[in-house]
Amino acid sequence: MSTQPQLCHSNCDDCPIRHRAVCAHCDTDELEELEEIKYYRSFEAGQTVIWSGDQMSFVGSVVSGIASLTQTMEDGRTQMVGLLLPSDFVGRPGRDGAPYDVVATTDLVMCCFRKKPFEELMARTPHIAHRLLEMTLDELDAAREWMLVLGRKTAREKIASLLSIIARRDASLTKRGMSGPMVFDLPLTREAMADYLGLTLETVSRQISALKKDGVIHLEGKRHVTIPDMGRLMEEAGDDTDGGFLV
Amino acid sequence: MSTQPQLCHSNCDDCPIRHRAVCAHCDTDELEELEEIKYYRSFEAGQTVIWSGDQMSFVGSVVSGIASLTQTMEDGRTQMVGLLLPSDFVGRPGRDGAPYDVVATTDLVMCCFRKKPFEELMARTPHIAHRLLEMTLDELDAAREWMLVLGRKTAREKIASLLSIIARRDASLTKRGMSGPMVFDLPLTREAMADYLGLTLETVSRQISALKKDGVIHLEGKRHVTIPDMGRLMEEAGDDTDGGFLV
DNA sequence: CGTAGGGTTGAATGTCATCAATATTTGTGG
DNA sequence: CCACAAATATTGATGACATTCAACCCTACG
Repeated sequence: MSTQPQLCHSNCDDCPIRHRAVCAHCDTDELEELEEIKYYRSFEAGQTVIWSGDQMSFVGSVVSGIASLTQTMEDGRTQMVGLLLPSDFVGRPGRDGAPYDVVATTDLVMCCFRKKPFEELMARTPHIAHRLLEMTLDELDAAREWMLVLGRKTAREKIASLLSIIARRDASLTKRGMSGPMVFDLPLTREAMADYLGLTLETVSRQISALKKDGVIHLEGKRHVTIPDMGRLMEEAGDDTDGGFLV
Repeated sequence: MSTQPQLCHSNCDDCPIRHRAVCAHCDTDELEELEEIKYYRSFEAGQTVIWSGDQMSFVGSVVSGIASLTQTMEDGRTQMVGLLLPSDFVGRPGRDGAPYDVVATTDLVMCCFRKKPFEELMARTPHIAHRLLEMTLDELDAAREWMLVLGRKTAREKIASLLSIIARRDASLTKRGMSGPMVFDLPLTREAMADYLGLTLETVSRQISALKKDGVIHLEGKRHVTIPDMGRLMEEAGDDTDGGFLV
């Protein structure tokens, strides 16, 4: 429960997300300006970063760990509407209130910028504005991909889709390729997966068991996943087996 | 079937979407530059504007009518992932292929800009880049709103949500307020609604009949809708009854 | 050792999809 | 202007798939 803003002063030079985050296109001058308004914050798994409706005093990038955006109806039904992995951006320059809850799904480190100065910096730094547009368009694509998953896929296909996305994003971060078996840890509880996929946690559990029984995935413990054949998984997800690999 | 690019030369000054489209913040100089690379195109209801995967030679704004973005799986399941109303932007500067089918849902007029020159113009015109970011963030919000609808709402709530959105966007265009009964024409077939909501057209039809029987909406013919009590509709949609009106 | 949080599995229920028949509207040519 | 076909919409009967409710398991941890 206690907020532990365990500050750490690391440098942009050896930042693990330097080449993918909002600051990707920045030159050294611009980075220096950013350094002046930036600070790091850490959150423990389960902590809420921002409550829906709150004023936001900062924007920033996920450095490590995973955060999720969720929407909740009055009766408690909740839907995850965004999964923020390292390098993803949090916050919307030019807007005040936060439209969704932002929750640390795992332990989380963020690189935050004070909002006002960041907005001013953005106004005179096309590199940043441009990169942000690029990233927002990517997020929009991802959101639309999920609309297909939510609207038209079966429970089994939904699970396969989620696994395939996590596997791919993990591969692109760790720079392991996508040939041969893929191995990773699920960063989400069954409940979080259910919230992402518009299912109940029981259905998630059943479908994971089914995929395991059918040899599409292997499990060690509850979280450690091996995918022997990525093509097979993508078939199960109902995705085009061709193409896709160029992401 | 025949493409009728019925060209019309209208001026930005009396453009109905002038104040809401990408060009909203442009000054007269910038508008002049835009005029040079712009042209109008018309599409009949049902025509495909762009096929998923095609190269896009233009970007542009919807001037009148409605277009939809759809995704289709190999087995034919389709999901609408965007509903483009007047002033909405089509295309993604900086990207080549179109990621979705763009289809004219009604007769449609678009204000198109040749893509390359538009990108160049954008690079040196912060007003445009800024407005585009703003609009993309709005679209992202809308997409996330729909993820909640698709993932967690019942068939009845889905229909109510769609009606409430159309009613509100219609009100904001025609500048009628939202007090008193709202009247509008459904711009979508039952099938298009089904594709938007992740339902079958039979379910759409049944739920519309049910809402009518329960007095939540009135129908004249199949398309002409009256909503006697907007608050009631929003309750049916599962939305917060407060707030929302400030959109 | 006992509890709590996360996970699995079973049986019953319900919502929505599917298949099918019928109505209504729209457009076309005679 | 009417007749006919095609597209759009409604309604019913049936069944599949996911939810709900419930019991139980596992592992980490005080």
